[in-house]
Parts: sequence; C-alpha cells; structure tokens
Amino acid sequence: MVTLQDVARAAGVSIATASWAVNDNKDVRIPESTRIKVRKVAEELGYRQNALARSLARGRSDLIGFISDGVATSPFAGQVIQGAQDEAWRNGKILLIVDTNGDPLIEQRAFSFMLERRVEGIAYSSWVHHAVKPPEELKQVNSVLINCFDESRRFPAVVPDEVQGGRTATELLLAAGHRRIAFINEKEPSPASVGRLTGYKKALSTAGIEFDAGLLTESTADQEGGYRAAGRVLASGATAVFCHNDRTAMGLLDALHERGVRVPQDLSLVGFDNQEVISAHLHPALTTVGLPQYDLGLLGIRALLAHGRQAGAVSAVGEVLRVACPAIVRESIRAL
Amino acid sequence: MVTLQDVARAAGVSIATASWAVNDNKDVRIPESTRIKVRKVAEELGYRQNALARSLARGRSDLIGFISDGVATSPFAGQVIQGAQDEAWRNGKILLIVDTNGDPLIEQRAFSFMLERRVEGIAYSSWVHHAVKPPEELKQVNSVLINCFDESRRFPAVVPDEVQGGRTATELLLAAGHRRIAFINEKEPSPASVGRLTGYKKALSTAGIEFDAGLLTESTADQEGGYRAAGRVLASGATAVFCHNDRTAMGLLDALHERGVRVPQDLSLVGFDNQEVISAHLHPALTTVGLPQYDLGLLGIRALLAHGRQAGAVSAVGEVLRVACPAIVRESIRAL
DNA sequence: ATGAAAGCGCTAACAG
DNA sequence: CTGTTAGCGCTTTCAT
Repeated sequence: MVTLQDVARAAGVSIATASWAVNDNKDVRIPESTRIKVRKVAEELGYRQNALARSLARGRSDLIGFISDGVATSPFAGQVIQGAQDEAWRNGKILLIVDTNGDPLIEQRAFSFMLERRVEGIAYSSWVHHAVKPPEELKQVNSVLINCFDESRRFPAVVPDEVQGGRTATELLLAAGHRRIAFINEKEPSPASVGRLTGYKKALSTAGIEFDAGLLTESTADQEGGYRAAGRVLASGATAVFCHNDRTAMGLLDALHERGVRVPQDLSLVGFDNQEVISAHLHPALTTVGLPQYDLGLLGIRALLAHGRQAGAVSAVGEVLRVACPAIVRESIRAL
Repeated sequence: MVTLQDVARAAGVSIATASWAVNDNKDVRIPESTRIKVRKVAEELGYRQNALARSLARGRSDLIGFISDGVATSPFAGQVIQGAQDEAWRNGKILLIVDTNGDPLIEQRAFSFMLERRVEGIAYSSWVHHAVKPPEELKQVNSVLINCFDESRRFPAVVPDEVQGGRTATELLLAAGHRRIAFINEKEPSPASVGRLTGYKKALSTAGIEFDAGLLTESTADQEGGYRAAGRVLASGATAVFCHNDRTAMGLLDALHERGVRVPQDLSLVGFDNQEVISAHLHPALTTVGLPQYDLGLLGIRALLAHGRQAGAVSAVGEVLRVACPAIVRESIRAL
C-alpha cells in the first residue's frame, strides 16, 4: 500500500504539503503547480487515502450507523435504506448498516460494533410502524428513530402520516362520487390501524357523511384477511372499499373474482402501502396510497445530521415528524 | 471518550497491560487478578475500544464490503444480505453495505469508500442472476461475485443452480403423474431462462418423455406475461404448467380464474422464486422452487474469507459455485 | 508557501 | 509477568 509519505517523497515535498494538495485544503495556500504535481504523483503511484488513519487523526469517522430490524424480511426497508444512503452520501457520510432481524442479541452486538467504530449517529429503524422501547445505547450517540417512535419521546422520530394516508385513500373514493365506503381495517391496534381509521372518519365527516359502523370490518392485514372479509363487505351494500393494505385488497379481489363481482365496475377498491409486486400487477391494477419510504430514510438522516450540527439543541428531541403518504392512482376506482 | 490510557492509569497498570487484559490476549500471561481489575475499571469508566485506532495499529479493518445493485428494488437481496451478514459476524467481520441502485457513478464511489476504509474483501452482488463485467477495482482486493458471474472467469462466483431448479420444478409435476407439462418461460435469454429450460428438458428426458415444443410458451417474466400466456397453455392440452416464476404464475392464475379453470383440479401449477408475498398467499397457495438467497450470501462470504486465508491460492479463482434451489410444496399441484 | 513535529488511540515487539 | 517504546498513516499547529 502506498502511503502519503511515499507520495510526498516521490513528489519531493513534505508530507504536510502532500496532505494539503491531496485534500484540496482551502485553509492553506499552496501554488497550483505543486498541487498539480503532487496529485499527479499520487495518481501514478495509485495512492489511496487510508480512511482509518484519517478518521483517527481528525476525530471524525464519517460513519453513520443504520440499524434495521429487517431489510431481509421486508419489501419496505429497502427504499428506506436507499433514501438514507443518498442523504448520507450527499453529506460525505457512509452508512454502516446492520439488520438485526429483530434479535436483541444481534442488536446488542450491532451497537457495540457501531460505537467502537465511532459512528457519528445511529438511525434506528423498524419495518413496521410501531412504538419501540429504544435500547439505552442509543442515548450514547446522536440518534433518530425511523418508521417507529419512542413513547417516552426521548428521541426524534420520522414516521409516515397514517391519518393523512387514511384520509387520502378515502378521499380518492369520495372524489369518484362514492358515499357508502366500506373499510376493511386491521384487527390489531397499531399506529396504522388507528391512524388510518381516524383518517377515514375525518374524510367522511369533512364530506358530510356520517360514520356507519356497519361499513367497518376488521381482519388480519393479509390476503387471507381480505379474502374472508368479502362476505361482510358485500352485505354492507358498499359501492367502494378502502382496504387496510394492498395484501388485504389482493385477497378481497380474489374472493370478488370467485363471486363474479367485477372491479371496478361493481365495486371500487383502494389499497394502502403501494407494494408494487402486488398493486401494480393486479387485475385491475390497484389504486392505492404509498408509504413514503424513501423520504423516511432521507429525512431521518437529515434530522440526524442537523441535530448533530446544533449539538445540544433541545428543539428537535422527541419531536416526531410525520411524512405524507402519496396517492397512487391506477385502475381500481370507477367514478359514479 | 475514555481511552485505554485512562483505564490503565485508573487501574494502576501500564497501557500495554491494560490492552492485554481488555483483549483477553492469550499470547501473554497476566495474573487473573489484574485482568479482572482492569476489566472492572474499564467497565466502570465506560471504556469502549476505538476500532479506528485498533484497525490502524493492527493493519486489519475487519470490514467486508458488500456492493449490491438493488436491495431497494428487490425482495431477493434482503435474504442474501442476511446470509452474508451472519457469516461475516461469525468471523468477527462486519459488512459495509452499499446499494448502487445500478448506477455506475455510485458504484465508483462505493469502491473508493470501501478501499479507503481498507475492507478485507468485497462481495459484488446483483439482484438478477446474470453475467457482469466486474469493474477493475474489484481486482485490487480479494473478492467474490454473488448471484452474478464474470464471463471471463477472473473471479469466484456463487449463483443459484438454475438447471437443477428447473429440473426440480418439473419433477414435482412428474411425480404427481403429469406427462403433458407446459412451460411458460421468460422470453429474454438469461441464466434463468436457459438454465430452467435445460432443467425442464432433462427432467422430461429422464422420465422418458419427449420434449414437445408445442408445450413451450415464451413471455415476459411478470404477471402480464403469465396472464397473456393462458390461451396458449390451455390450447396445448397440458395438465400442468411450470411457470418461469411466481409472478408469471400469479398472472396465469388470474387468467385461469377468469376462464373458470380451477387450480389444481383442472390444471396444476408450479412457480419459481418462492416470492412469499405472492406464492404463499395465492388461491391456492403456490407450490414453487425457492432461490437459495440466504445461502448465496453466506457461501459468498465464506468463499471470500477462505480465499483470503490461503492468499494466492489459484484453485478457487474463477470457479463458480452453484447452489441448489429447494422445492417448496404448497397446494397448486394435484396428483393424477 | 512549506516543513517539522506532535499527536489521534491502540498494538506488538522488546526489554526487564 | 509487566512496562517502554516504536510505530500504524494521516491531520494540523507552529515555525520558518
């Protein structure tokens, strides 16, 4: 490995000068000529900075830890990471990602690894939007929660705006003239289920429609849940249905096909999540509401970096940022 | 930040001794008592090793680079990363992951980052199994290709065994008594399409069945492709069909439902990829062949590490390891 | 404008 | 058994 010392020697300058030339240091003025020369020599020798030494000397690692409880399991996490990575790079930082797969022991080791590597912050993310009890280690470093939040509000968090999402989904149907809109919601209480229900009710009330409990069906948030809800939905006399997520919609669509109910001719559908493999390829393609995954990652890292800058600023601590969920219009809604 | 020096001072020992104690160094014998004491002091002071300094001093970073062209876009990559991470950790290494999203510029920067960080090897992976022209930088460090391969065979590679997979899928149908088995294959030539076709033919020939070109249909490898292939498949008089992947099977199933053809009563189906969101939740649940994603990652890193150990060993260079694709039996096959 | 030199925190000979 | 010390490769202050 060729070191800066080698470059300096070969270029006939001191090691300090070589450092300045290589780093294009603005604080010090060295003649363009020597700068050029040094860089040329470095190039020829195939010099490559040693980030380990550099970090040690500067006291900055330029590393940001990213802990996820499931890139592997989830089709969502990928986009979040992409957003996080892009924002990190834009700031000259690089992500040190580890997927704990939900295992506390792995999480423990992940923290050690990261802290030992002197990461400048940690983004702690989950693939399901939910409340978490962040591990103590998180407090040892600047950090942010992504797609999850701390109930005791000790950390800033970035999450999707479920309420607005639920409202948007409902409004899509309302705008098409539907008045009797069924909602197949997830049975388990969760930020998504309570948030989306709230949004659904808000949209209805804004449109001057009274909430009808008979239009609300609870089920598991997967294909089977949607499939089993078909009977109740049909019996409710709804002309449109808002499904808790795309998987639910897929199951419902399946049941509808079997019963000869056509979508969107006989019944309009809107899903949630915009899980592409499913929504974009159903028959008909599913109109849905997307999760702002990329932005969650991007904004999470941005918050981390901003917070790091104004170190100690209390303002953002515990604050939760809700990111808008966009409408994705495809073909499953028929205008009345 | 408390340093080793602080610990040493507080424990009343030299910094070297402190290092021995903290690292549980076997090469040197220090009395259990001082070892305990040092560790206790370290604990109390909240000492945490500085991996940057450690790596610099030892000349080993314990970092392994993992370049992917799409964790974000693919539901497959996640499992590969999981396998890679597990194997890396088992060896005390940590993965430095970057997703290039297929962008050569990002890839370029990724290499710089990794090389500067002195990674001990790079796993270069793709989310579609295909031939790649690995960038020159890969040669600067111990490396391995995962789910892709170098046509000029300059690097070891780990890929799924498409031929065996195609054979397995076909055998699943054969075993159920089917003789007229249609194959909806991907139109574009690719390791997957040619491999699976080869496997299909082999299975047939082993079973003493002659290949019938009339049973082969080519289409795009997605839902739409499967949907459009329905007519030809039905016309072929097949009693079973092997779909190039689960998405194709999903589209086909859709078309079949519309035409009133029941699965598996009237027609048996087998997919490929075991894309859970789809295959596990179709009606009926899809019998398919899985991709050995986890193992690809695991074996890739293992190869990297092994190769690093016997540095210079020519044996493994350019060698491609084919990993078996397992059968995933669900409900879409009916025994004749 | 450029060089000398003191670290950054830790490891690993080498002495004692 | 334990302490001294010379680096690892680079940044940065302080002279020159």
